[in-house]
Amino acid sequence: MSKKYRSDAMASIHETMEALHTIGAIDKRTMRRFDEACLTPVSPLTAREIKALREREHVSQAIFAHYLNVTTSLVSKWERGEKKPSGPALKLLSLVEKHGLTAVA
Amino acid sequence: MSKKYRSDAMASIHETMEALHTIGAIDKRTMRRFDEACLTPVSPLTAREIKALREREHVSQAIFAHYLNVTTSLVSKWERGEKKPSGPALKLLSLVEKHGLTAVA
DNA sequence: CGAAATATAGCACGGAGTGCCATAGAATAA
DNA sequence: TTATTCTATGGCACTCCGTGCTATATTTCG
Repeated sequence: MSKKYRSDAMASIHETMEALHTIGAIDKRTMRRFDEACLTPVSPLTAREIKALREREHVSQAIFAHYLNVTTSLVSKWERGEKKPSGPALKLLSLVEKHGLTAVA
Repeated sequence: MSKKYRSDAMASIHETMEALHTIGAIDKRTMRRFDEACLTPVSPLTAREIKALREREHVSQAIFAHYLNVTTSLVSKWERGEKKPSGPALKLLSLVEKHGLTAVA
């Protein structure tokens, strides 16, 4: 019950805000600031954190890579610090970290 | 009710599969193939599809970019075909396309 | 009207991500 | 046991994604 409250609330609030805006009840500026405030913060992840994250989900590098639509070798490089995820990749990892692997299924 | 059936089912099935595997009831191979079959397919998006997708969500390029953790200019380039999203970025866009913007919030 | 948001544009640049192949250890099957 | 598959690491070359900055034109709003 309370497990899905977060995303459900988000969705309904978002719809409400949108309706308020189309009606003209609220500002476009307010709308924008609301949107920016609602995002899950994206914090940079260390190599070890990525590996721990994957092992928390009990999947191999290959499957993990599949979920994120990247190659297996890249996941290996992430976990060894040879490459650092950035931009979209970091966002995906943050999603997995906060909502689990099924959030990106 | 039926609106969230998809993700809920996914989550519970995934947990069930995991439990079955740890107990030893099912194969590791079977587990892997199941995982691969469960992913939302990632299809390449054209420039116009990306723009239509963003407008469907009623957000500006800036906010859209914020959601995906990329820069505003990149979104502009996507929509004009100057650059093509690939790998993690494409996965994120597919998520938005299929589950809405709140899925990546 | 003026001010802020929005979208387009161009350019240089670092490095993320890809692809392929090879290796080696661990797990599973026959 | 042997054989086969999965697993993770490693290297190397290469493409071009994504960033950062700036400038401009248009639109939208107070």
